[in-house]
Amino acid sequence: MVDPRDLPPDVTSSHITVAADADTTAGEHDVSMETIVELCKRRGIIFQSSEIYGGLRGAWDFGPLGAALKDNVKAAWKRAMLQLRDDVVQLDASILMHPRVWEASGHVEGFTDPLVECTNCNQRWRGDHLEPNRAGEIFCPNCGNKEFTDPKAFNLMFKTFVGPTEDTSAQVWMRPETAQAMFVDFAHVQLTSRQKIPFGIAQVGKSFRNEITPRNFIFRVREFEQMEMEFFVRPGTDEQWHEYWIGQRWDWYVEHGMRPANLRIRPHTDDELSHYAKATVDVEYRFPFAWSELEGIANRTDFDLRRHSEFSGRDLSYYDQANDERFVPYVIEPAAGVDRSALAFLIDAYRTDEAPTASGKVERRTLLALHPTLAPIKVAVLPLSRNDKLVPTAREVNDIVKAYFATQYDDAGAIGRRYRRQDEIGTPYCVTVDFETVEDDRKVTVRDRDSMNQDRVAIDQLTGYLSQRLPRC
RNA sequence: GCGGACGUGGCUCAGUUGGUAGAGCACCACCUUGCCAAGGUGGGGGUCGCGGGUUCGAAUCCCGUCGUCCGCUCCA
Repeated sequence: MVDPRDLPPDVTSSHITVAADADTTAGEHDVSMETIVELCKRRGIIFQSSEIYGGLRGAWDFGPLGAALKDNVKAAWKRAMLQLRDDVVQLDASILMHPRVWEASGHVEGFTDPLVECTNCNQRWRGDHLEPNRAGEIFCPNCGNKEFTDPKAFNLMFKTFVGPTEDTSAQVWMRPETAQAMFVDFAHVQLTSRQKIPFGIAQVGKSFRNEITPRNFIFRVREFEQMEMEFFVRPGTDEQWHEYWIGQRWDWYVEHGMRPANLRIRPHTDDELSHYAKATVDVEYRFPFAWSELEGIANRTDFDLRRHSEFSGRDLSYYDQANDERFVPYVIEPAAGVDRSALAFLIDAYRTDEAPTASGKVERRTLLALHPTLAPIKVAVLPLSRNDKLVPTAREVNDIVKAYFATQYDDAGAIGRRYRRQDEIGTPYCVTVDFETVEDDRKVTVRDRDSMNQDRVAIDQLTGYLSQRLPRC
């Protein structure tokens, strides 16, 4: 008999697209990576780290708008994961953890790739992926040569040292995932938050992986931010919860404006499965370069809690008082990348359309149709021209609105140009102050980015008007 | 890390057989009663990724290095 309190609410997942096969070809795309990278650079959204020194591979900086976008992605995730739920609590753990954590997790071993190099063609291969023939000989798949260099261990974890001496006893790792803290702190958090299983612990934070090849702008980088949640469930209910979280996470992306046609989920094949997982599905986005992972939703079983029990000597089982039972919970883990989600939202929002002008001409415009929740700037305040009559009132309007929403005031150049600037960074609303505003009715023009609809709204009612249209977050 | 291509103002690029840097856009100021970029005038900004070498002289040739893109590998 399964206690219904252990099970997820009924959900239908029929709206989810499942990849038919492992093919990752993205096909035709309406925007290229070059265009996105160029836009990000030009607008100071995302650019290379340490640029004046020539840059550093796999490290990127988020400028004013990019930092805001990233904050908004994280805030939207936390709202869905924490604020709107009663069964998930937050954790903000240290990046540096006891080195034994990574032995228990399997990262010291499992994150090490043995690489060998063909002495003839210099191609590098994972030694454990080369298939020996009957005589036990290994051939280079590229040139057929049999000679290889000795395998070199390549650990994906960054190491550093605590304290003044750099000997091995002082060596620690930079965490390659945030998840382990949720397992290590499981008992403490469960007890003090008075949560009962099923419940989750969520964390947003930086992780570090010494990737062999950082690639595709901010898609694969060496320092990145994760949004992870470990949901602890009774063994035997794990598969239902796995299904449930797949649906929840799919819906989150769609609710924040991602087009379902550019999303799919793809179950991992057996040989792809991580050392800790019983089953994993990826939520993939159709990036211009390929279908690639935004988020992995894994059934980690009781692997982590058991291992940490073993290595630490602490009992990490859970006592279910209602049934007078003790068990080690299973874990369902949705683990999303902040940076690559932000990138996917940017790509998905990028479009050009044709906007009619007053003169009847049709002009192309570039816009980011970002969901308002994610837009770095919610409202732009624009006097029709830089003018002693208009500027004071426009400043006044900006002061009123900025108490509620992120605004940007701009009075430089032609009004049309300023509209285009805001379109390009995804600002959903532009508020324009004109001569009628100051001389006549104290009403401003509010222009909607997507519909190009314009409303005249009294300054007194402006924040109310905007509040109805901009979602809470 | 290995192989290939590439690296010029904020962005996109041009720079002929080596003679000491240009354009468009962007940006800033002023003008414009002006509502959806590419009006007017003026202006700031590059020792041509970085270091070294060859040369009377290099953005242009050579070496190294850093970075970007593609492949191997990896995954949030």
